[in-house]
Amino acid sequence: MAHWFVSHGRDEFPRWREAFPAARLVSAADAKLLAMPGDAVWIMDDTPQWPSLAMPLGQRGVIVVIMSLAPSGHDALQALQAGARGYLHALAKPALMEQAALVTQNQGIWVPADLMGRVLGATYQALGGEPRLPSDELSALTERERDVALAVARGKSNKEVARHLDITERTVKAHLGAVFRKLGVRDRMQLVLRLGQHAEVS
Amino acid sequence: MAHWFVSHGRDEFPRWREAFPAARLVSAADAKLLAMPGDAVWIMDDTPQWPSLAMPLGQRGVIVVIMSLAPSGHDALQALQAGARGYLHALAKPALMEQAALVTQNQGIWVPADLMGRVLGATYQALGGEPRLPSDELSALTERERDVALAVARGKSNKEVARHLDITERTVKAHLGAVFRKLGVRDRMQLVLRLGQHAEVS
DNA sequence: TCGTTACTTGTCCATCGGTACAATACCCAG
DNA sequence: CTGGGTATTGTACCGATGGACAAGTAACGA
Repeated sequence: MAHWFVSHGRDEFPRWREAFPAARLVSAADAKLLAMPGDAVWIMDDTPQWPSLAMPLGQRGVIVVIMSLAPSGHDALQALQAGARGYLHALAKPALMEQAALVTQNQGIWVPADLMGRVLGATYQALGGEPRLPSDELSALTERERDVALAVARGKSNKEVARHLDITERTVKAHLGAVFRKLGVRDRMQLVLRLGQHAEVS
Repeated sequence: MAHWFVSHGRDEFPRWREAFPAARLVSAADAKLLAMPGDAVWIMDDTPQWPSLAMPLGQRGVIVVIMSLAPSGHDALQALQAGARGYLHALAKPALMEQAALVTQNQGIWVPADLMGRVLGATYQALGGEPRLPSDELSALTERERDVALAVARGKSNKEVARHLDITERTVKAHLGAVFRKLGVRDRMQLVLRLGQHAEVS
């Protein structure tokens, strides 16, 4: 199985060579001619009309991976839609690139974990899935935990919440810890992002 | 790495045993207790509230794969959105299940190729490709400060932002301090409350 | 009565987050 | 050339945060 790299710029990407010493850097036109089914073609997203290059390759059974210096959820979705099986940062560690190669060669899809959530969330909701109602989230909490969660979601510090609810800061932490556990978030930032639009209550 | 199977029905799934002889069939409750990060939990979609089971497991680093006797694009998206890393037919060939295991263990996503194409094709159009312009708030920031601000607004920690932008945590703090000063906010909580809706950009 | 749940508070500690004191380097306009 | 803006990194300090480990009270149902 051969590896081909397509990049518009003249930039050198030593990580590519490190991960795949036998790979060749080719033009977009050459990639179309040279890549055989089962081969892997790594395309930098600075390549003009890269979706138009990825699509026919993907349909021919070529494994296409799009690489970007500035990955975004939108581009990841576009890449997958264009037939790419992977999307990752152009400066990813060689070990990560090899992992992506392994995954894509086995019919898997490789997308950075942080992009996954947003891509899928947007996709799922676009298809009419439940937008994950905050009220559902909150129903799992006790009344006191809900008070604390909503206050924190409005940007209050533990100390401020404690004053507002007339309890000690330690108790706020206790409730907050329960909230984190029940909602499966790791800190108050994640909580704000999940309950963000629900921050209108006093 | 251990394999766990969760199924509501009493059905036997000989393919499971064939692909993973050392695997154990457990209840949903036991799966929560027994599965460790790195383990794989295979959940039949006849399990009541399987998304609620998949979500905490996935967040704990457990590899979750949803299996169905009647796969659909909608369910596949719901599975992935719930934190599952794979979705496949319950009667898939053992070789295919092993392939799915390999892919998911390497941070990949495994979804039947035909489902992926249909689902993504439909959604990309529904989402429409809008590049999302920089807002008024962000126009006062330098490019680097914007990168940091948007990453933080997505809930990233300073350490994560540093890794993402390939700079030290100290530099992240420097940029973030400038962001706070320019936008007139006190901390990252206020920042996420102000930029919350712009958390889509990379 | 006993077990469970919710609510409350305590101490200790590791880590994170934000700031104040810097410094070095690059680029660009004047 | 020189100053200003940007990007980068360093050390040090300290408050904020979150978890570990406990424990007390009150209410409610079996």
